[in-house]
Amino acid sequence: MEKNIFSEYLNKPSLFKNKDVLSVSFIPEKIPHRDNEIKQIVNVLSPVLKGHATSNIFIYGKTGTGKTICMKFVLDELKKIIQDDNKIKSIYINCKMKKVADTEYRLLAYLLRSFGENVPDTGLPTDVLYRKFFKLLDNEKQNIIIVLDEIDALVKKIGDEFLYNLTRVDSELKKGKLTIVGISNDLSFTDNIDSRVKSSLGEEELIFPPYNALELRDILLERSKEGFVEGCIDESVINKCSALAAQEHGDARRALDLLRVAGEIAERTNSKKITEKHVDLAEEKIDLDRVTEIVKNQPRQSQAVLFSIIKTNNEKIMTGDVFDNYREICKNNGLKILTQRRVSDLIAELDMLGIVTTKVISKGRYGRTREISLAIENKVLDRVKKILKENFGE
DNA sequence: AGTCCACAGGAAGGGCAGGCGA
DNA sequence: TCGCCTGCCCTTCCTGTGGACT
Repeated sequence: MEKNIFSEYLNKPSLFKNKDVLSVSFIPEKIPHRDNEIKQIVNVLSPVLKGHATSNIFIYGKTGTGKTICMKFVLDELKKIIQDDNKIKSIYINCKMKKVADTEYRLLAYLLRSFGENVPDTGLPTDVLYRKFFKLLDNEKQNIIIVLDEIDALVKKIGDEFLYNLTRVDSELKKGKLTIVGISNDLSFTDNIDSRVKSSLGEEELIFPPYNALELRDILLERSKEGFVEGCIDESVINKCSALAAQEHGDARRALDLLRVAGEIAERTNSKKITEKHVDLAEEKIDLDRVTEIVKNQPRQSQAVLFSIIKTNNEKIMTGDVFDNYREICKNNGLKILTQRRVSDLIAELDMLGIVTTKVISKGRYGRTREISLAIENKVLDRVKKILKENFGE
């Protein structure tokens, strides 16, 4: 056989049987430890099969508790059983997806597009979109199920008015019927929304508890059976992934990521087996990738602020110090100097991204300010520093 | 008891890009 | 072409505030 630079890869035995199974977006045939939750969703949604109206549902639970996967699973099953698929339509939207559904306009545009309607990215008044949408819904006798994932993020950003509009529509429709399923990571989410919305959206409430280490273990065992080649993974590795993820509020997503990345690392280092050490490396790598990805994708102004925070290099950094350093950085790089108000917002954004942690403190006579500290590990920090130094020529 | 620092963070709105329909 | 609409980034102006200092 002719030598090709890729032949080494092709000839190397892989540890993975089917890597997709180990990704978070994969929907398995059965979902361990969520039978009850699925049954409840099914009970609420079943009436659509006979063309009846259903209650709206609200699902709570932290990340990686299986909310999304259960919902998608149910929708898939529903699709399988529908005979005349024109009468029931389900739309799944992740509200956190940037540039897709993170504003009222975009959300509506997305909904309209999923009906095959052509909508411009911007330009039309929002009420025109609403009207178009209502008309589409009432076009024929049909049941529409809209799943709004991470709805708390959207409401935090644009308020709850759109929810009010959507829920109110349902009562005005003559032919179509609308069911809204809201999925939220934030358990206290409904505290700050309109009570009218609360009562109509929360007709049925469902709470997904976090998985414990044993349940995570079952999930991982199930997936690794399909995902990995037999015998290349010990139970101790799976136990370790479950234990680590259980510490992090029982996040199955985290557990799967750890397992998959550990496998990738093992494979790359030509190891025949995945060991606990690979899990440690995976934990490190996931963190590194996440942070560097965020930093690289930040706009330049935001990077300058972060660079300023890193350069200030104190245990406890104050907004004022950051701003002073930031001005220097801007001057040296020909960057426009933004106002302190804006920089303050940029710092708050970095906090939200988990790159820094901030706390508002009062120093009495010496004012009130944010106390800022970096929230990244040393190893990752070095990498971030390198990126920023390259960007700002130092 | 009152002052006053050094900001936080809300509200309003300016200006621009992208895009509509007429 | 114009007038209008939205999103985004940003500025201006503003009110609020915990607690060390006087």
